[in-house]
Amino acid sequence: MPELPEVETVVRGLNPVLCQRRIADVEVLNPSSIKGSPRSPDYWKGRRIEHLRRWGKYILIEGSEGAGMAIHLRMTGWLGIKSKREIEQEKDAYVRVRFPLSGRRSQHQDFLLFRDIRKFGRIWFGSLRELEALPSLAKLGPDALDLKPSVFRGLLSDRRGRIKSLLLNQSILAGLGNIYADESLYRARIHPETTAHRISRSALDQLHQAVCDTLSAALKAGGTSIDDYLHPDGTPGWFQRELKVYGREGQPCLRCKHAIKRIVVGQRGSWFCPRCQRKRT
DNA sequence: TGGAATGTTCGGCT
DNA sequence: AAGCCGAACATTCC
Repeated sequence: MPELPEVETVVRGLNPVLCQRRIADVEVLNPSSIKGSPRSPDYWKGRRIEHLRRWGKYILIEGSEGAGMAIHLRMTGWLGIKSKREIEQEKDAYVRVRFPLSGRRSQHQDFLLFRDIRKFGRIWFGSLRELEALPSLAKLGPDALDLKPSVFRGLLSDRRGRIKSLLLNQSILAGLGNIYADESLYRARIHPETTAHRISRSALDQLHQAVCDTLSAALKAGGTSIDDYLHPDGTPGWFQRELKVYGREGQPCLRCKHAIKRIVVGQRGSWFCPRCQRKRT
């Protein structure tokens, strides 16, 4: 499930290969994948890609003359490049949008592909200005990757919600998903149901450090490949080997050997160590 | 065999 | 306003 480290890995992987390439056409195979787009896909026909960057869990493709394309992979989205020959050899029913590329990189026709099994992913076309005004993008909180401790504390210290739910709220903090929220709370020894404003200043600082450490370790490993996520070149990330609690229900805590527990917090499966992560009284 | 679980965001509700 | 919950989807698992 692409969260910040996975999306960042995708952007870093695609930037060198897509820069200065031209999008010859946009073929929408599943119309719901572009629902809510400010402009028609044709807006991008013939435009050149200047740069890719990440905004929370969104991928932003910047093109010539202020053109933009925002992509959210949601759960099963994948972005990558394939040659015409590869596409013809392995028919793939899950490709939702195809971008035939033109421009000097290779002699053979190739395609940027948006693949998405569960059809939750979305692409929005429009000027950068129009994309920035989309509610979901405009509401995004500060990026979880580079945040000063004082800013992090300010986002959470007066909130009455449960810390796990707040960490997942993209308008508070952009980038964390279910895996890294659980892993960060484990590192900081904080129970996922703890009410945020009851967490001490020093514990919030520890949580901030845990978020930074978890994200940078995951980024270094190329993200977590569970179920569907793969890099643009088809290779998996490796962080699933380093997960301490996520998906480990019943297995011993790596710190204290107590069995990892699974509960539901805000409708999300949440894994934690009941011994290391005591609920504060 | 079919119902639950999986995760992200949005819209509607309180 | 802040926070909670169901819906959108396809596939896997028990």
